[in-house]
Amino acid sequence: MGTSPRRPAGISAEEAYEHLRQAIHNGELGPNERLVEATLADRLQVTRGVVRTALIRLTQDGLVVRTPNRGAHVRMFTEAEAVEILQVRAALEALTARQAALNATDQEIAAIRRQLDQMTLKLKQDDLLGYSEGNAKLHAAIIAAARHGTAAQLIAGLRAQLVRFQFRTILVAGRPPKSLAEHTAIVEAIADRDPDAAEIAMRQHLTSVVSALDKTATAIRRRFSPVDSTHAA
Amino acid sequence: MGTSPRRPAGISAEEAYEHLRQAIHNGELGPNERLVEATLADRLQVTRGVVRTALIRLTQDGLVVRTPNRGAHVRMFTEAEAVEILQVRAALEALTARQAALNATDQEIAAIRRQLDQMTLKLKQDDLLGYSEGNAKLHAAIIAAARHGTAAQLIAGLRAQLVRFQFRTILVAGRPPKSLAEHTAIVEAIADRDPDAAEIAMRQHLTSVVSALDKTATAIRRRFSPVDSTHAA
DNA sequence: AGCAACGATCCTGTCTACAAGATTGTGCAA
DNA sequence: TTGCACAATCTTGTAGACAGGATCGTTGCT
Repeated sequence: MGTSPRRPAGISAEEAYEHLRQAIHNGELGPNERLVEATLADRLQVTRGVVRTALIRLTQDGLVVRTPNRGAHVRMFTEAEAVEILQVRAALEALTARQAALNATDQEIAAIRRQLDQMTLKLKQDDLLGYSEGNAKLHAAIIAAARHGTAAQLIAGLRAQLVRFQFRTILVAGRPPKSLAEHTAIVEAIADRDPDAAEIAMRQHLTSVVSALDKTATAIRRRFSPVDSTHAA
Repeated sequence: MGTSPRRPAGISAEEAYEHLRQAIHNGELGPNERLVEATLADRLQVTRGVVRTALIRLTQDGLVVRTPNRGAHVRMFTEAEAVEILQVRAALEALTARQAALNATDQEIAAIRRQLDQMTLKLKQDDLLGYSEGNAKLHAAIIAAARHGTAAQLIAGLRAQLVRFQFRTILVAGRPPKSLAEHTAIVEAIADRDPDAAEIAMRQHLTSVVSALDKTATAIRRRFSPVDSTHAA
């Protein structure tokens, strides 16, 4: 069934969607690049209808812009929009922190703590990339513990939109220790099952991230583009 | 062009999408109702492809669920999901209140104030429906003043999902005066250009709405369904 | 030489037909 | 009577073709 003669080299509709999504994420399809249905269909070895469907979904995801009778292109984010997205993420993650404090099981709290320990270790080893990865995992663990499907889904969507904007705020001078302290506060609040404190701590943390981001904004604007990391701090 | 012979009674793709959206909203298409492409195409006087496209969009909007090879049906929300959606809305509207305090022009603030006065008047006249409408307008005005496209878009999406769940919390005993006081606090904070106060006030307001909702939950559960209002308080 | 109208080309939007998958009902056997 | 297998039907998914709109280059006129 895997590579039956019926499908010479083609892929399914879902695969096509994922493929395009990935292509946008990793920059294979750059911002503002035109997305001609026939061309993509040819490249992915699917029919135009499949590509069309995928583009409609991606439009609804906010990754693609379609103008009637004039085709689709990869959405370009302004810096202002990137800030907006981060602000919304901050609001939503604050909610998940609160919910995590309310709903997390002991096992989940243990897992969160372990993740924080990992980050501490990485920082001690001056492994900033590792730290950044740990950071992403910690946030993911908190979101999972929150058991809040709606918030999780929206956050995932926002993350997806921002992938090409993922800056390593961790590289800002003096940021790592501060970041660790903020994360510690969040984890402690959740472990204490104190929703208010958890929410406030997460809020402070993400506000701090935004301002760190502002500091790097000019640097980014300068050599426009290319930070392709998948991790934010 | 209006009713050209080319389109005997058919409607465009966008219209079909809007039509289905409305049909779900006003209950014409009930929760869990099966959405057979051919049937809908026949009813709307469009081809199946158009319906198909609309269903894909509605799926991404969260109004419809599609299972591969097995068709689409109207999404059913559990009570828990409704609460989740309201929680997220609360977080996002708190953000817009903050942004409104920061970004609103004098004219926008005047408009917001005017809206609040309207609500006060309606309440004095015991016009609860009018009050509820005014409430919706006030929130809309605040969102507009916030100039935060990302948040506005997500809130709109969440509102759309919840339409069939829009309860008239305003009907809860003793709620109207409290609601008005909360709104007044929000408006004052925005007018004072105090973002923290605005955010807190909005947060408190929506928390209060959620708890009012909880009180009506049993009543709703009892005679399952039918509140078709478009306004929440 | 500059500008406007026209025409060719490219691309999207829509339609019809066909193939594959899922469900339901029926008949046969235990 | 109950359970299973098979067949008919219904529905989705895909393919290919066509028509309409947009863009761009060319030609003719001023």
